[in-house]
Order: sequence, then C-alpha cells, then structure tokens
Amino acid sequence: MNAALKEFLKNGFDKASTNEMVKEAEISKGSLFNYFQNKKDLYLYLVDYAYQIIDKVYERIDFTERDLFKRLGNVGLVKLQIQKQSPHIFDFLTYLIHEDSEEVKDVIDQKYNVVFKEGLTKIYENIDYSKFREDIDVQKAMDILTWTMVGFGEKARSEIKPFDEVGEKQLRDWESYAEILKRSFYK
Amino acid sequence: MNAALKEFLKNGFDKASTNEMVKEAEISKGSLFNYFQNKKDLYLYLVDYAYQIIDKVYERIDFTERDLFKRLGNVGLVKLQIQKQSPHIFDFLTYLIHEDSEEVKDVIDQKYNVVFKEGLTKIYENIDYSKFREDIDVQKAMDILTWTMVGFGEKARSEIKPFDEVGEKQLRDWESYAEILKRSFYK
DNA sequence: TCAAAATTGACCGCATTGGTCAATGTTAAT
DNA sequence: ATTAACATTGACCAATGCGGTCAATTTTGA
Repeated sequence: MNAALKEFLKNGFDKASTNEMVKEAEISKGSLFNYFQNKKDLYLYLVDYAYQIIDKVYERIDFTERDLFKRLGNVGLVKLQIQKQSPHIFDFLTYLIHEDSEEVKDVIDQKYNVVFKEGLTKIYENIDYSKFREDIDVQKAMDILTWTMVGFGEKARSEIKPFDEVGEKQLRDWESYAEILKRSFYK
Repeated sequence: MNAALKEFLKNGFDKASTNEMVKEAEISKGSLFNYFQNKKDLYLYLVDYAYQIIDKVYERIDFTERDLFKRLGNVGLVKLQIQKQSPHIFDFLTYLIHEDSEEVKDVIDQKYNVVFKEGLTKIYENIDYSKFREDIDVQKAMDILTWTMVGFGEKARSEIKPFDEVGEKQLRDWESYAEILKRSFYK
C-alpha cells in the first residue's frame, strides 16, 4: 500500500510503474494483480482510502475548542499522528489535485471538492473571532497563519525520528510560534 | 528551453522524455539533437543556465537596504520579474536538490551548495537586527517570515496574468503583510 | 543562384510497460 | 497423511515509448 502510494505520488497515474511497486513492496507481480484487477483498480482503491483518512482527521478534531490557534494546533497534531502510520497520505492528497490523467481525473474530482472544501470550512467553524484586533485584515492574518502552519508542519515532520512519540513536544513548539503571531493578531 | 525545464522538473532526469519536450516546444526531434549531443548535454546546459539565473537575482538586489522586510520584498520582486521570462526556473532549482539520478547528481552537487548556501547568507547580510524586540525568538520569527514569504510568493505568482506589469501592486501587497508581522517582530 | 545551415520525421534497437498464467508453496481442516 | 482451497511466484507476452540517427527537405542570406 505504502509502496503504491509512494509510486503514484512520485510519477502520477500514467507513469507510475507497477513493476516499481512490487519491487519496493517485495512482493511478486502476480500477487499484486491477484488482489487488484488492474492498475486503475489499485489506484481507485488508494484514492478512496486517502479520502477515508481525511474523514478520520475530522473525527478526531476537538471542535469545542474555540481558540483559533489551539484548534489549528490540534489539527496539526492529528495530522502528524496519522503521518506516522501512513507517511505519504497527505502528500498523496495534495498531489491528487494536480493529477490530470484522462483515465482517472473524473473520479478524483467527484469527491475531492466535497471532502476538502467542506472539511476546510469545518475547521474554521465556530472559532472565536472576537479575540482578533479590529484593525487587522483578518484574511491576511489567516493567510500568514496558514502559511506558517504549512511551514511548521513540514519542519515538524522532518524532525520526527522513527519510534518517536508524536505529541507533547510538537504541540509546545507550535505554541511558541503561535505566541508570536498572537501578539499581532489578538487584542 | 522552457519545455525542457518543465519536463525535467516534472519527471526528473531519468524519466523526462525528449519526445515530450519537442512536442511541447513544437520543434522536431532532429532539431533538438542538432543543438545538443544527447539528453544529458541538454540537462547540464539547463542546470548551468539555472545557476546563472540565481546569480542574476543577487546582482539585482539592493544590499544597501538594511530593513529586513524591505530587503525581502526586494528579493521577492526580483524573483517575480525573472519568473515572468522563465516561469519554471525557481521550481527547477528547488527540484534539483531532490534529483538523485546517478547520471547527473554529482554535477548538481558540485555547484549547488556554493550557489545556494552562500547566496542565502548574503540575503540576510547587513540587516539591521536592532529593530527587533529583545524578547522575541529571532530564529522563530525568521521561520515565520520565510514561510510567509514562500506562501506570498506563490500567491503572487498565481495572480499574475499574461502581459501584466510585475511590480508596484505586488510590492504594496507584500508591505501590508509585512506590516502585520512587524507589529509583533519590531520594537 | 547556390552552398551552407537549419529543420524535419520516419526509423532503429532496446528497455519497460501493464497484465497473464501454469507451476509451485502454504495453510488448515479432516 | 491427505486433500483441497488459497496465496504467491516470475518467466513470458504484445504493445508502447525510449534516446538517438540520418537522408531528405526547407530556409537562409550573400
């Protein structure tokens, strides 16, 4: 599974090689095609699997937390934890947007907007925006916050070593970044 | 040139197809191989070209500007202007780090660290750090700033339409983001 | 007018592709 | 120990795409 994700992620649907997958996964070609009728089948299974993971993220988010920074810290933490089991899953999801192979793009599009756009609004739902200064451009503040989140997420991911517990350390680290931004965002 | 950059960027050296390049560039295969002996020749030419572009960026930066935000705004602007002529050049440069084809990786490594690491320190040279609050973690502030720069750069790039003049608008836009960050970074 | 330069695309041998399938190995219940 | 269902293997196939060639054609400029 991980081998296939990795290969599709790296090369896209058309150029991804089933030969590479079985080599990486150390199984035989016949075994792969015993469980999946063809390459497309395998791909669609993985897309579906990836969408399910996203749902799992939403399930584990604490939506009662109304502070934006804590909410986002929570989201990031859940993502990191999932990435431990399935290292390529979120990269795969972001790659999916750019996939434009005629053979699969329609199937991706069907669910993509639902899963993503809906989810993204859910993440920012019920946030206590009254904490923000009145004179700040909220959209721009949110941009900065998003970009910082992305950057921090990548940094955190690269710092995780095998067998590490994901959690406390990253959360405290994030909070120190959040603190800096709060100083200009919040009243 | 752009077609080749795009193809190498997308597929890496090994998997990049010269057929795709000539199709995209609307020239014949024979013409391509008239100017370059082989695929590797073309690749090395492009790598060299890309490194030259980087040098051009450094040449056009105003190193007398000591305010960090203005300096970075300047850097971003120069990058945007170059991206107008050569849309894939910076993506190509960042991809170069990850290229690990046996046939070319040694040639990349030779110059990479020199051009990049040296350049990066140059960008942050002679900055007036006394403007920063004493109680701020400068490293973390710089992280946020870098991530914001990257995010803003992508946003700005995607908003540029063909025939647009690159300049004033983006710079003013950047300044409004910078203003927000200054509020927590500066005294 | 004509030689030099530029451009073309059919063509080549070869590697890799997605997929098949008869043979073999493994499992667990009898 | 026997058996039958299931899992796994990798040599093999036709098809495709690869990097690269080159004789033939077109374009160029003096």
